[in-house]
Amino acid sequence: MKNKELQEKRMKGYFIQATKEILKSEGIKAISVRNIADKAGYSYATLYNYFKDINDLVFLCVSDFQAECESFVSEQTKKEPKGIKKLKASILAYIKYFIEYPGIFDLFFITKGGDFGNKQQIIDVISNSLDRVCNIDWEYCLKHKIILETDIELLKTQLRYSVIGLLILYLNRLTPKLYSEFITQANRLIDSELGIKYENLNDAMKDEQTKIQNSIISVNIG
Amino acid sequence: MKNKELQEKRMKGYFIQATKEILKSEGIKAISVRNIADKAGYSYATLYNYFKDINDLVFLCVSDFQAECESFVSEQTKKEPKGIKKLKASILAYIKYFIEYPGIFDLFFITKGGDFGNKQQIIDVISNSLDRVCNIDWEYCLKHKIILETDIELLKTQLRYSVIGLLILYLNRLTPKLYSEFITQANRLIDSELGIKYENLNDAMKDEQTKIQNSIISVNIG
DNA sequence: TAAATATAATTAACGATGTTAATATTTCCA
DNA sequence: TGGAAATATTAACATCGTTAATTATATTTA
Repeated sequence: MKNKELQEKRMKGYFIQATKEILKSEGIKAISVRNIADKAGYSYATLYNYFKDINDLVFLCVSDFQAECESFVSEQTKKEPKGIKKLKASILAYIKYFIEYPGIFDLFFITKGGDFGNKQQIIDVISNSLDRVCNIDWEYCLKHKIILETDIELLKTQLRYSVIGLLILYLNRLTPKLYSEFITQANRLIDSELGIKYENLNDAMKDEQTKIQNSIISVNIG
Repeated sequence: MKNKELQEKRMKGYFIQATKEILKSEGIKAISVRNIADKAGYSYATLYNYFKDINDLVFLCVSDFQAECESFVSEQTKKEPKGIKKLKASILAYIKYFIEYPGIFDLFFITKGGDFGNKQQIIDVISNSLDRVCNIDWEYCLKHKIILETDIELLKTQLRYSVIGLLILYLNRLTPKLYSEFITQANRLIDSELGIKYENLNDAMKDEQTKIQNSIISVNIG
């Protein structure tokens, strides 16, 4: 019985790995049972011995990608000084991750919830994706009273919405047309959102704010 | 020659009308050449005598829907007193339009730009969709110095991104789960964005702001 | 070890899809 | 009225997701 489980897990792994590769390189439009099975080295019908349907398979990848995204952001921002500056860098790195893998962005935010049976677990992962990526930063800012408890939920929500909107418009090739302009927009957006409650901030954050706004306000994430 | 043009225009009209009906009722996933042609009362191949392909047809609908959206918002907000309050009501009505016709939201923001050959005209319509809907309000606020010239572009941009992000997360059934909660979020979002530069506002807007914030901050758009 | 059984993998098939090529029909003018 | 031009339709092809039938493999039993 143990062998069987192991083998089944391995088989599933092959298909999941193949699906992830396709999602990353060619995007969700290139996903097909035959395509996945090809890459996994099996016939397309074999897939159905291990997965209910293609969506079941596709969305098993979500958690994996979220973890990968968190690692990516962590790696990209490890040199940043903790606080608002690192928070901003994390958000920019988060954006960069999806620019690098637009197929994963599609999977997270474009593909309809109904397509994967509205699984609550996956919905939660996606909904809180940015929050989790920035979790350390939020907690640090809270602990050191850089951001007030009363403001933090609104901040998180605003940033979540804005970042997704920004990415949607850029990735779907609507606007802006240039990458450089997009980065400028991203910076402006984050600065503005994080500055929302400027007049309510305590001294610690005012210091940070001043420093940020005096520097050239464009952090290169390229 | 004149007859021919007229007839061609009529034929195109039949297909466009059919496409619009399907987009509104069943959404873009229900779009197919056979489906459209059925509704138009012709064979599916006839469609190709008048349109290059199915995307060409689908995206001819964009401008029509934008105009319709503008009318909808105008109608919904005609009783509101001009200024910030009407601006907010317009944004909420804009949101309501897409809640009512999620298929049109898909068409505007989800469907990839590449799918309709990156036509700049259509890209512009979509990119500036919210701005145009609120155009009268922005101009009024500017004229009466309720919003400063220096802030207006940032405000527009922020709102554009936030509103799209909000709608994406809700329409794809991720979060929030309840419509009432969604409306609360929408209100909070708009209030927060429009209050961004509170400390920079002149008296006219401070008055408006105070009034808004003293009232229950939830405008029912249902 | 050989036969019987259970399991896993594959091919065949169905109803869709978008699009093109080959036909059939209608329209219009000499 | 005949024939040319325009227009509409059916046939066909290569895709797609999914299921059923079939074959190959592995496991168990005699």
